[in-house]
Amino acid sequence: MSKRKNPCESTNPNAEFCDFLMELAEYEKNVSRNIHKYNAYKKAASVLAAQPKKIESGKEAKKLVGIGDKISKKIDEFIQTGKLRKIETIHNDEKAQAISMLTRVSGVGPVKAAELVKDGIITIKDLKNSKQLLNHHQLIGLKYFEDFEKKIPRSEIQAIENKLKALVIGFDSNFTITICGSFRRGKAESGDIDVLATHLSLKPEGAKKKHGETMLKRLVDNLEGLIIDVISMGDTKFMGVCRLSDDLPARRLDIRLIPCEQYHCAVLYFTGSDVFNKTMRTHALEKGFTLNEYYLRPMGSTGVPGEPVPIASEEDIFDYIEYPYKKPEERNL
DNA sequence: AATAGGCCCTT
DNA sequence: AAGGGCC
Repeated sequence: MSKRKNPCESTNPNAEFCDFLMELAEYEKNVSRNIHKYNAYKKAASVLAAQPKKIESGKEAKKLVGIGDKISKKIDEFIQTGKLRKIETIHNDEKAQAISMLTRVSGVGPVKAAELVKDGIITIKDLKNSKQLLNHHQLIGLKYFEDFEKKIPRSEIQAIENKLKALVIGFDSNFTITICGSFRRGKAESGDIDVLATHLSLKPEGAKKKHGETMLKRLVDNLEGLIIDVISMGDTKFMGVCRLSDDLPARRLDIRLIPCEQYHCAVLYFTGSDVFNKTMRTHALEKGFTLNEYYLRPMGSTGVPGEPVPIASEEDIFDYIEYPYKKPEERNL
């Protein structure tokens, strides 16, 4: 998922409300550093986005879960005046604008952005003249600032997948890779590329030891030509940058190395969507199972999870918990 | 009171 | 070890 996001389709009748709520959400997260207000605004935006009809008053909005006094008053103000004083104030606050801008750099969060602004850095151009203040991740984020905000067309990810598979299978046919995330759910475009990889010989204990460590490095080393920068490289997770060809933007690409026996649960988990995962986990609990990123386990009567159920395919997971199989394209909840 | 939790990096 | 940032 990319750093900038907008859960509200522009087609929805309450898009104007969602827009200002999302802007307030970003402000609370990046500038005020109030994560709870951020969550509250996001929740309000998403509940409005789910309404089939345009909300006509704050009073009407207030009936919805997640919209209380404050937000309903803002909706009234927006309906009556066509704007929000609070938003105007934020727009006129240069410091707030600078922090918002700087947090768009990958690796720069609210804390780092505030530091930079305190040092007098308010634009991306300023930042380019102060590279000594940035760590490796942030330098990469700055280098590809424009590219990383561009969506990736499905066709391009498809081509990257083909190339990835060819490269990987070419040097070790015991590797399997799957691109998950919104791409796997069939979306026309994605924010980044989320690759899961496993190797026939990879056991759970091995993943974080030398075995996995060398294995992920070996995998990445063999992707030469595709990978153009490394953000971070751990035992189980690689974060980096790839470019399919010179005429295309650089893209964010992550690779996670998963032990064989956890692969299907991981693919399910990283395919999402978030809401779908939550629904599925809740259903699993009702059927007496606990499902996470790694395993499906039966819940004992004592509330202690039992031994992981052996899983041979994604469908197996659905079968065990008696949940009708949903193709990835049907998981866009 | 408020959706997780883990991985990786830096200090 | 703790904090920041990301997914």
